[in-house]
Amino acid sequence: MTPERKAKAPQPTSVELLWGARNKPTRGPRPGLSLEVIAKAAIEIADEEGLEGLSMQSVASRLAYTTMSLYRYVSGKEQLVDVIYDTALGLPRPAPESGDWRAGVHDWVWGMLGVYKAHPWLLRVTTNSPPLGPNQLAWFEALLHHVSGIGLDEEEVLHLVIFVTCAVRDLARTSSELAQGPQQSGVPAEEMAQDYARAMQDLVGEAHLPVLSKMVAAGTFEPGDGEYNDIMPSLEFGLQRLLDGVDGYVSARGR
Amino acid sequence: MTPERKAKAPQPTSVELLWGARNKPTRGPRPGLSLEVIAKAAIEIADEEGLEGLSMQSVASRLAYTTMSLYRYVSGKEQLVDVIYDTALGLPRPAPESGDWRAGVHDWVWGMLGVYKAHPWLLRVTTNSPPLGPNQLAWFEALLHHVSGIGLDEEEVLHLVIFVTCAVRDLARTSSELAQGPQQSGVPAEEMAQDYARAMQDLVGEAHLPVLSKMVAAGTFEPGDGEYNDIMPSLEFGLQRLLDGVDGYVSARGR
DNA sequence: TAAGCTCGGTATATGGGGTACACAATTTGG
DNA sequence: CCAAATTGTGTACCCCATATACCGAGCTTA
Repeated sequence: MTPERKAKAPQPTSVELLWGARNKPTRGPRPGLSLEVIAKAAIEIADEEGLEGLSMQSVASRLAYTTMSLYRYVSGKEQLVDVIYDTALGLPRPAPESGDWRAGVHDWVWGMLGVYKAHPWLLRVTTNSPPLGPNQLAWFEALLHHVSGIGLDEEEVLHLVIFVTCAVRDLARTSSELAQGPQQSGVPAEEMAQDYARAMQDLVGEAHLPVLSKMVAAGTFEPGDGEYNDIMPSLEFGLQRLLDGVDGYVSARGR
Repeated sequence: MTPERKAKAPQPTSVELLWGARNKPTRGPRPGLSLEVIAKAAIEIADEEGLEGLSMQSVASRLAYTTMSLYRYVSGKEQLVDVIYDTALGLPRPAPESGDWRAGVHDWVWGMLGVYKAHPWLLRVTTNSPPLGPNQLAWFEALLHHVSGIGLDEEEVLHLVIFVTCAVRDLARTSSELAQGPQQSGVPAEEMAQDYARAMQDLVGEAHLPVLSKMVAAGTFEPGDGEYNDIMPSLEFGLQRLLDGVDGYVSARGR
């Protein structure tokens, strides 16, 4: 009764696309494009101009095709973003297997930061799809690998991995956000940092923010190396304390 | 020489708007709108329909005004988002002052989560402006208050606060993301979680992800309470370990 | 009180983006 | 060789953000 006509092969989901579940037809003209080529172009654009510069049109025109041609490979922009998200992540470099799990985690974190630095737009993507891309899972696996077998039970391992992943991501996001702001307004970064400190000083002075005021007065907010790494020490500190805590937790239990 | 004509009062920045630095003119007709009213309407829309539903037109039409009228109060959509971001944050509820700093931090975190739960779109906003809104600073201050005076020096306090803030934010984001996905496709949440577990199983089986496979097989990814809190235990665990680590750090130094 | 300046709100228009739809062209299975 | 399947194109629609010119209200000041 339901008029399902030809069943028409429902659009593959992002996950299916990423895992290569495309059915290769044999009729019709040879495809001039491919998901890979499209993704590559899209990533280049996002790298160069950020997510705002990424449009179906910009991708198509970089490939010298029509905008609509992309829709033969991707169900829409959202799916394209899903695809380039996982693609740009790439695979983590294989673990050094040092025997020191803390070093392993540290290494993973810096690898992750490297990816985010290479593709800052990753941090601006807000997707609705669960993390099931192959590369996303590979990164997940890599971190799991480092912290499994150190004395946590499986649930705790998972918790730790999720926590670290999230912390790194948002630290990186914040860092890149602070770095992005000045850049696009054409103001030199150094000056911007000074402005920030000054603004903070003004605002804090006039409100009831005692602790903050003291810190501002003490110069804790003075600009650091000017580059965009001002937040990395926070990551370093937080991560070390976290791992300290895990260390203590497992040795207290393992007694 | 520079033709600066009338100087024309350059648009106030988002920060200026938020701190009430509006110059009240005395000429002209009485304003029918205000920043507050506009922000309220915008927040309502974002709460109801998410950020995608938020447009200058939707806000204006909710207020029964023209789209362009909003531009008398706000320089553009970006600034509007800046404003509602800080506004929706609201002020943290005053600290219980229990003397237990860990409890204080815990409290703060749950307060933050409450705000994110009330306005999930906060987690999707990608802004370019530094965190200088009054409410943002108030939350910052509140957390600073809890962890200052526990034996960390000022820089370390700042690092800890930044780290916690970021971790909470991205845990909440991930959680809300996982919750959002199914909701909009009309599929019941329970079923979606099952699908996720199953997809994971399929994908992991066919790849080289040993640790992950073992966890999947062991059922570590079985859906929990079905609601969206499946990630909260990770926050709880990570936060406790982090605070453990800080505890150890300060008592080791304080010797 | 009259002139003039400001400012709130409107109407209109422009450019851009995402995507539905129908068609032209191309290849291959029967 | 024809028919079906499939790629790429052209066109059109709708939504969005925003520039610009305008109208008219209401102070300010002469």
